[in-house]
Amino acid sequence: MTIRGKATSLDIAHLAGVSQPTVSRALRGSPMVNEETRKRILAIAEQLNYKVDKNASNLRAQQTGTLALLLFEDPTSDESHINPFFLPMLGSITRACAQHGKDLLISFQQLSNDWHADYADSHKADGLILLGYGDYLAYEGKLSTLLAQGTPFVRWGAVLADQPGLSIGCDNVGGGRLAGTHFLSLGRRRIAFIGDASSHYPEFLERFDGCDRALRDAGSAMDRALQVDAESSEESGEAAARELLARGLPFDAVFAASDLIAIGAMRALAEHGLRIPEDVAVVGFDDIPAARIATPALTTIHQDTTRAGELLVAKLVALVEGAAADSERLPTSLVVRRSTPG
Amino acid sequence: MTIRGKATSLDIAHLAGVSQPTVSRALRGSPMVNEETRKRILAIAEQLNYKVDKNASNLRAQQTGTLALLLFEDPTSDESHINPFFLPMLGSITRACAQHGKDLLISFQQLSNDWHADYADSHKADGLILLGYGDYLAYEGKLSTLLAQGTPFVRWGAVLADQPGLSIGCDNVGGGRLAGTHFLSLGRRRIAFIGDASSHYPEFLERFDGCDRALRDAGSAMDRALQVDAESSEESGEAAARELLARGLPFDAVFAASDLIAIGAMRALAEHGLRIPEDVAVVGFDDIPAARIATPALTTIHQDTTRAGELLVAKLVALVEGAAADSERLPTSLVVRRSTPG
DNA sequence: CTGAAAGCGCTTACAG
DNA sequence: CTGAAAGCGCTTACAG
Repeated sequence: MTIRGKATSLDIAHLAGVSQPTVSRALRGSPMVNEETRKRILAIAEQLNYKVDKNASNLRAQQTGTLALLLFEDPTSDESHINPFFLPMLGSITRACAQHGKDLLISFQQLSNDWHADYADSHKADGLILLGYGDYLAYEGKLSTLLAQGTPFVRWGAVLADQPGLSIGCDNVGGGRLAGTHFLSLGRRRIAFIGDASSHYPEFLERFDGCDRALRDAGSAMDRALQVDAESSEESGEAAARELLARGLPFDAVFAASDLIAIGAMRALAEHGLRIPEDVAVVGFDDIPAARIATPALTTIHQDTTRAGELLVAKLVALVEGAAADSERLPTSLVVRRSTPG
Repeated sequence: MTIRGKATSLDIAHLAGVSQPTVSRALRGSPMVNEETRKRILAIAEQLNYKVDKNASNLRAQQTGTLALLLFEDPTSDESHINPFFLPMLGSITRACAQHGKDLLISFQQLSNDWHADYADSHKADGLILLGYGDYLAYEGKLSTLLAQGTPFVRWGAVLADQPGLSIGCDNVGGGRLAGTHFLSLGRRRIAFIGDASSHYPEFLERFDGCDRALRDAGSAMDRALQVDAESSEESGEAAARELLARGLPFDAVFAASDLIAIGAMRALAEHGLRIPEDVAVVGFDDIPAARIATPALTTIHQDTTRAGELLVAKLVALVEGAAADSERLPTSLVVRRSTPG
């Protein structure tokens, strides 16, 4: 019972008067150990505060029991600009990992780095969870590489056809539709879209398309002249809104591709003397905590981050175990606040 | 050059025509390997996309190369309520770990759980980083246990005398002083404090004391009748502000123990018909992103979370390597926004 | 500068 | 139901 120089399964074996493999079996819950023996072994293990050496068991079993979470940062800044949208998802993921008995390695990466090689290859993790915004086209190639080398992974993002690997994402088209329908119900039809609505940012594109479909169902359509590129940050949203205003085209609503963009855009609109929601109704996407705090409080499309985290982990665990798993879209919902009238 | 069944150091040894230990030495940068030989080995390793098996090397070297981050959640809710203050710190910590060549395991814990046993004992991590708010007195005993069992750890929080282990925290007293001095410069002397200013929450208590000292230097003092307990959440801040208002005592300023508390409190004050900052000046603490977004934008005490993360990792690495390391207080700064006049 | 040998603490066929 | 044996892929004295 040495305090330092931790106890090993051999120590327990000696104390219990059995062989070391029997201790291993008992601890792992193998059915081929006598119940009496098991109890004796468990008692001794508890008393010695024994914990299985992960390095040894993983080495022997040729697996890690660990998942790796790669969170992509905005490479344009040296400060940490993790999208706050991912914070509750991070919480959900860690909780789900604990429930599955997996450890979670976390790493913040630049999209440009050689991250796809590091983890699985060094036997640190059995599989990868990929989170973060970024140019999808720059990203797709790496996903294919992961797939080719047989590394299990799941990612959060747009669920597209013919996509390498498995994706969990929200129903962006449906969310865009909710926004469009809401605008229509308010009598707004000149809807500006702030966000990069191209195949570089498929989530944003889907949100744009969803809104467009809602308008088309009502005999209208989105006007590309009212679309301005922006990435998901307040600064980018603010700058894009200024550009929109500079175009001098009339609009009575703004659909922002994310809440951060919306918050920045509202600042620019207010500075320009426009009243929200009287002159311009604004809807965001994500429902981050700041959406409630913004002035006016932001109407937005809510995503179920808790469910997202659970699914990401569950699907990855399935993949690691060699089971089948499919991509999945999560439903969204409209949260009405003060940035739209009514 | 098999794609599956990853390359081992023995594979490289065969290809390079040397023994396996020589490969190991070359890869680890040992000075006792011929330069030519090393280059040859490195080239082959690169070509095979070889990565050292962490489980094997850690098992053999009896260390993990991994640090564990335990983030304590608010146990009162089932939702994930990680304080947003910790998000940039998380970014900084992961980056610092990468620089030190350490992996980072992350886990969200309840303060009540048996977390102090799990990590180090199972050889998953060489040391622990402890983050999160919570009742310090409920926590101190576990720190002593960690210390007694020789587990290296660092925590973020108040730096107190006679404290078990090593703490990194901001200069809360100095931060409180900045707030107090700012209020005085605005002619405000009836300063309410929202936050649990007791030894259960030493950080909050230090902030209260700092503000009090600034007032005392000016011949005034904080009034305990204007102090209301609150934990770090908007809801708690809002409820506490209502209680303060219900007391019916006059006050012309609120010092909130955290930004979340301040944001909740401002909501309650505004609903009560008080104008911020004309009737009540409000100062928060932390400088979370939401402080800028709040209406009015929140004057607050900024903490250097980037430096905090770097220090936490650097000190823990020192501890793990058996070096000496001391607790440290980081300076704070006042960020003036619209919630205080001028 | 290099190699042969041992061993880190487990898990898992293989026998009984 | 249990044990003796092998081996996961490294690192590190020990010799030379």
